[in-house]
Amino acid sequence: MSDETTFPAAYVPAEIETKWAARWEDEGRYRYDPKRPRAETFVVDTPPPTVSGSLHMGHVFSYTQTDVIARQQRMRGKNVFYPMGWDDNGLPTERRVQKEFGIRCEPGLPYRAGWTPSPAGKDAKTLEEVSRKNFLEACRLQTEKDEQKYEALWRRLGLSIDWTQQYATVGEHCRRVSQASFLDLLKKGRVYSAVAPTLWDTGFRTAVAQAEVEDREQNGFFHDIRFEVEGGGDFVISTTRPELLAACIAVVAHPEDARYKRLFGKSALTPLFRAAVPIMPAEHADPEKGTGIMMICTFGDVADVEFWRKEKMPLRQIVGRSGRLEAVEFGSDPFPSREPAAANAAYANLKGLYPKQARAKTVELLSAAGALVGAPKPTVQAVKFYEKGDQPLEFISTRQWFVRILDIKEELLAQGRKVAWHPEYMLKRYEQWVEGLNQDWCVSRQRYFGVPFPVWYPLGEGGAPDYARPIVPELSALPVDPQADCPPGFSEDRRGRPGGFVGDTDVMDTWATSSLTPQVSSHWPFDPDRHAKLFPADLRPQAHEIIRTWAFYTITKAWLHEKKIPWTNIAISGWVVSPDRQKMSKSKGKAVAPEDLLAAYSADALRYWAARAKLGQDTMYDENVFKVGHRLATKIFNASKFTMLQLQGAESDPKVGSWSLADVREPLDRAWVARMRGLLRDAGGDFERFDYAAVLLYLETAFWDFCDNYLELVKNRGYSAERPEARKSAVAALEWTLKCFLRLFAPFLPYITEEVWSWRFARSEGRASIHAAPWPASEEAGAAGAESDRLFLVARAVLDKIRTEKAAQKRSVKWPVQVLDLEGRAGDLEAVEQVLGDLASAGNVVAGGLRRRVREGAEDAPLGVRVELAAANEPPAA
RNA sequence: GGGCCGUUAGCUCAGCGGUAGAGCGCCCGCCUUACACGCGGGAUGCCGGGGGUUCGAAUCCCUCACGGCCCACCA
Repeated sequence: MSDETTFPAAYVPAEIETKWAARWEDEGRYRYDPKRPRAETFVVDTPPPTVSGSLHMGHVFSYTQTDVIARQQRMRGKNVFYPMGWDDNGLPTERRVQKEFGIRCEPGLPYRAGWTPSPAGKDAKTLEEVSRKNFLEACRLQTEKDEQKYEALWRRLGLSIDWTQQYATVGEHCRRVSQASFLDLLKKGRVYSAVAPTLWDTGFRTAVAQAEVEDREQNGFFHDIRFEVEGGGDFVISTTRPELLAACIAVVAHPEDARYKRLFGKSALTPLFRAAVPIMPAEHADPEKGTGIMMICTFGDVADVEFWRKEKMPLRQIVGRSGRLEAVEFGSDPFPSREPAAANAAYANLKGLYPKQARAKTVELLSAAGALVGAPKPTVQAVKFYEKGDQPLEFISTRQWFVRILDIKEELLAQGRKVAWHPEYMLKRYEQWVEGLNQDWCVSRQRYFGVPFPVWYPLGEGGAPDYARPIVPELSALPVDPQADCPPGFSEDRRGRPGGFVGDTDVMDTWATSSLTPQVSSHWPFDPDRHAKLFPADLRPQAHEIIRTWAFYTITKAWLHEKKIPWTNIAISGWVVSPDRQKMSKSKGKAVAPEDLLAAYSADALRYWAARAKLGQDTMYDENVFKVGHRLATKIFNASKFTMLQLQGAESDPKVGSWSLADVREPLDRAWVARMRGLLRDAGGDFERFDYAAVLLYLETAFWDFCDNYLELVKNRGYSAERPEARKSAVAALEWTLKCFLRLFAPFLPYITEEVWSWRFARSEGRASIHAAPWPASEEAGAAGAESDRLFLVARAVLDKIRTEKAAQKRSVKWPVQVLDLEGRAGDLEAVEQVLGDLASAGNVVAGGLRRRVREGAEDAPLGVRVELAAANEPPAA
C-alpha cells in the first residue's frame, strides 16, 4: 500500500533520464502496432536529418516540437507511427567523405578489395582517387558512424521514436521505392530524358535543380564593348561577362528602341572573334539598362536559354563541365568567323581558363584591340549558385532526366491548399514557389553516392546508346544498379558492346528520394495493406526554408503517383537564432553541442525551451530558459513528493480510508477542481490545433498556482487528523490534481513526469508508464468541476493580502495574524465563510482573530481586507 | 521589385475590441517541518510613428518606418 510509495531524496536529472531512456527501449514503449486500424493511427512523416557530421540546437528545437505532438497523440489513445530516417544521400556525404578521408571518386578505376579509408592528413593537398565501389564503401562507413551518434542523441532527448522503423535514403529500401517511383513516372510519361541547357555546378560537376539554386550578391563590372555592324557603323554593348563573347549568337535590343531599330536584320561582328551575329529585336531587352543593346550567349542566363530555344539558334557552348573554356575551332560550324586565324589566335589565350580568369584575359585582349570603351563600371549583381556550391552556376547543355511539372502547376496549387498548414500563412510560401516555377524538375545528378536510375540503353551497331528506348527492370527486381546488374534479356558480356547495352550512370537528386518519405514509410507500392494504413500521413513537420523543395516535391510525387495529398497536416517549425540574430545552424552558435547542454541541464530543460516556441516562430537561443525549465522540473519533483506524503499520511489514518474524486466535498477543493477543469478543456482544444506552446504557457502558470496557493491553503487540512472527512476531501483533490498535472506535462517533460508517476500512480492507475496513460479530458473533473472556481480565487486574493502585509512589515510568512477583518456584502461574506478555515490556517490567523462586517449598498465593491499582525511571533495566550 | 512575418517592461515573450501581463534580470525581505536548485513582496511601459473605424483600440482598417525571412532581379 502506501508504504510502497518511495522516491529519491533529490532530483538528479541525469540519473532519472538515463534510467528511463533505457527502460523505454527495453519495453518497446513507443512501438507502432500494425494490427490496429487506420482510424486509430497517427502517422508522422519525420524529417530525415542530413547526415553530415553533427546535430545542432536547431534540430533539438524542431524535433522536440514534433515529439510533443506525437506524445500527446499517443496519450489520446492513438497508435503513433513515428519513424526516423537518415538522409545520407548525395553530395553532403560525398563532400564530407572527400574531406575526411582525402579521397575522390574516379569511376574508371578498378575496385581494390580490402581497402579501408583512413583519415586524411591535415595538409594533404591532393585527393587520392579511388574506384566507385571503394568510394561508396567509404560513404557508407562514414554515415553509419554518424547515424549511431544521432540516434544516441535522439534517445537522450527523449524523442518517442519507434526505432524499429528506421530508414536511410541510400538504403536498399529507399532505393527500391525511389526506383519504383521513377518507373511509375516513366510509365505515365511524366519523366523524360533530354539534352538541354541545365543549371550546372562546375565545382561538383553535376546538374542541379531550380529548387537548389540561390542568388548571391557579387561584385562585378560592366564592360563596354564596341561591335561593328556589317556594312558600316557600330554600337556599344555593356556586359558583365565579356568572357562569353566567343559564345555570342546574337545581339538584341528592344523592338521599339529607336536607337537600334534600324539595325534589325543586319549583322554585327563580334570583336576579337569576328563572328557575324544577327541583330534582332527581343522583348526582354530593357532600353534603360546598360546601353539598351546586349549580346545573347550560350549561355549567360535563363533569358539566353529562352531566346536560344525560341529562335532555334545554334549552340556555341564554350564553358565545359569542369567550368573551363573548352577548345573550339573558329572558321567551322558552329563557330563561324570572318577571320578564323585571328579568332583562333585570340581564343588560344582563353582556352583552358576558368570564367573569372577568362574574363580578365578577354578584357585585356579587347583593350589591346581597341574594342573596349571607357573604364569598367563596378556593379553589384545577383548571381545564381548551387546552395551547397561555391562557384557560380553555368548553363550547360547535357543529357538529363526531367520530371514534367510545368503543365500541372494548377493541380499542385490545389493539392497544396488541401493540406492544413500550421501556421496557415506558410501556404503562401508554397503557392509563390509553384507560381514562379519555370523549369521542369531535373532529377539526375552526375554523382556516385545516391540512387541510380533503373535504366539501361540498347547500343546500336555503331555503339551509340539509344536513349529513346530505355530498358527497364521488373518491379520485383528492384533495386538495381545498372552499372553492375544486367538488364532483362542480356548477359553481362554485352555491356558496352555494339548491339549490347549500357547502364545509366547518373544518380537521382536527393529530393527524388526524400519526396517519397511518406511512401518509404508505407512501403508503396510493394505492400498495399501497409500503404493503406500509413498513407497519407497525418503530420509532416519541417522547416520553412525547404517548403520549395521537400514539401513541394512530396506534394508533387503524391499527386503524380496517386492523385493524393501526402499528409493532412504540415507543421512548419521556426529557426533558432543566436543573439546576433543569425540562424544558429549557420552561425558560430553551431559550436554549441546539444550533448554538452544535455549534460549541463537536462533533456527536460532543453525540451521545455523548445516547446515554448509556437510553430513557425523563430526562437532566441537563451540558456536562461533552460534554467527555467530545470526549475520547473525540480518543482514538479518537490511538489509531487509533498503531495504524496500527504496522501500517505491520510492513507494511514483509518478514519479516512480510501477516497475518490467523489469525496471532494469541501468548498475550496471543489472550486480548485473547477479551475482544473478549465485548464483541461483549454489544453485539449489547443493541442487539437497543434498549439502546444500555448498549452505549456498556461499549464505552467496553473501549476505554480497549485504549488503557491492551493497547496498552501490546503496542506494543513490534508495533514490534520481532526476532521477526517475534510482531510479526505483534501487528499482526494490533491491526488487527482497531481495525476492531471503529470499527464499534462508528460508530452513536454517526459522524464520527470515518468519518474514521479512511477512512485505511486503506475500501480494505482494500472499504467506502467505515464506515456501510456490517457490524456486528461475535462470530463475527468466530474461533478465538482462543473461548479465555479470563484471561491478559490477569493481565497487566493485574501491570502495575497496577508502575504503583502507580512512582507511590508518584513515578517516571515508564518508570522501570526492578530486580526483578519473582512468587510463586504452579505452574500460575499457568506461565500468567504466557506473557505475561512483554510485561509486562517494558511495565513496563521490566531484563534478569534477573524472578523466580518457587512457593508450596505456598494453593488460591485470588492471585498475589503484588513490585516493586523501580532506583536510577537508567539500566539497570545488563549 | 513582389510576398510573408514581426515591432508590448532592461532581456525573452504572452495578450489580439472592454481598467497593460508573465518569466528572467533588478530592488526589499523571509531558515515557513515539499523545495534556500526555495518562499513572499516591490519597482519598471506615449503596447514602433501617423491617420481612421468604434461609446471604447496594444487588439480592427489604412499608411509610413525599422527588423527578419521567402521569391524575383544576372545584358
